[in-house]
Amino acid sequence: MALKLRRNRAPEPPEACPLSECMSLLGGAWTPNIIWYLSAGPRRFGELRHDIPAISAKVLTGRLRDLEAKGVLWRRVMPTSPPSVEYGLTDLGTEFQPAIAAIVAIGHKIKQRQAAHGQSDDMAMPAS
Amino acid sequence: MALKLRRNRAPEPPEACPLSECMSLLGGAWTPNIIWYLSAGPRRFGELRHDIPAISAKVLTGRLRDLEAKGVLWRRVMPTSPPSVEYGLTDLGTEFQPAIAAIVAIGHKIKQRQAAHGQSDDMAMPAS
DNA sequence: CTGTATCCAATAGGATACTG
DNA sequence: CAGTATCCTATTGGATACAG
Repeated sequence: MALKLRRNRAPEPPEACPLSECMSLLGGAWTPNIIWYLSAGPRRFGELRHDIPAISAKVLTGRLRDLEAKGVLWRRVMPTSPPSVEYGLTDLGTEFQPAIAAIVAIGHKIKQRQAAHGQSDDMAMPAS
Repeated sequence: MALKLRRNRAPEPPEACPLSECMSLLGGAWTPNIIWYLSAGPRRFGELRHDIPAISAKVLTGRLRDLEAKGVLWRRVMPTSPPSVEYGLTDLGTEFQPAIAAIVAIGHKIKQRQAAHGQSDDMAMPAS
């Protein structure tokens, strides 16, 4: 009686939140996209720029360097006449694919809901 | 085909990148944590603040309002003498759990690798 | 207890120009 | 082609104070 149902306690806490740690890995807004486009195999810098037109060279370079430093992807310089560089997922990088696939799946569902419900009850107002 | 293997073309592109859309949903650094802590059931504002001490009231409120507007969670005001508010995942919100679980799993693996390989080449952090 | 408002610092990210 | 450097703006997030 002293303690009625204490609604519910914290779920198994993510022990010191590896969540936050991992999120810092794909913290960049474009990071998941980069990993996604590398999931089918190595790609060159220019190809990635073409894959993700909205990303700037600076940001792409930054994310690439960052992910390389964290062991998510590797960087290989091809000694060709016009220098070309290839990036690819490491073993660790491939680990992200399930998570990204899950995120993509959610994105699809959200789109479906928005298309189905229309935007009658939410997001219709440019909050001022 | 005269053109040798064109390394590989873009993988099935995330059609206009729902990835980015979804990432904008959990764009906030704390969003995954909030969803995580709500995954076991509804919780009150103060409980969430206690769950995630590093988050400020402003940010928590902001993420909460944002997720509510997007239909990820619901907000229920309890008409008690000291006003209390409960938040819980909606059906849509529960969809995020697999993705977050996958992210948490990666976080664990990264930690293991850091502990196993030591800090020989990167991230030289004395774990303990 | 549950927020909200204001101020402020840090950072991400875009545009452009330039180099190897 | 593959970056790098610089500048600039927008956004995020924290601290504090205050309100219902």
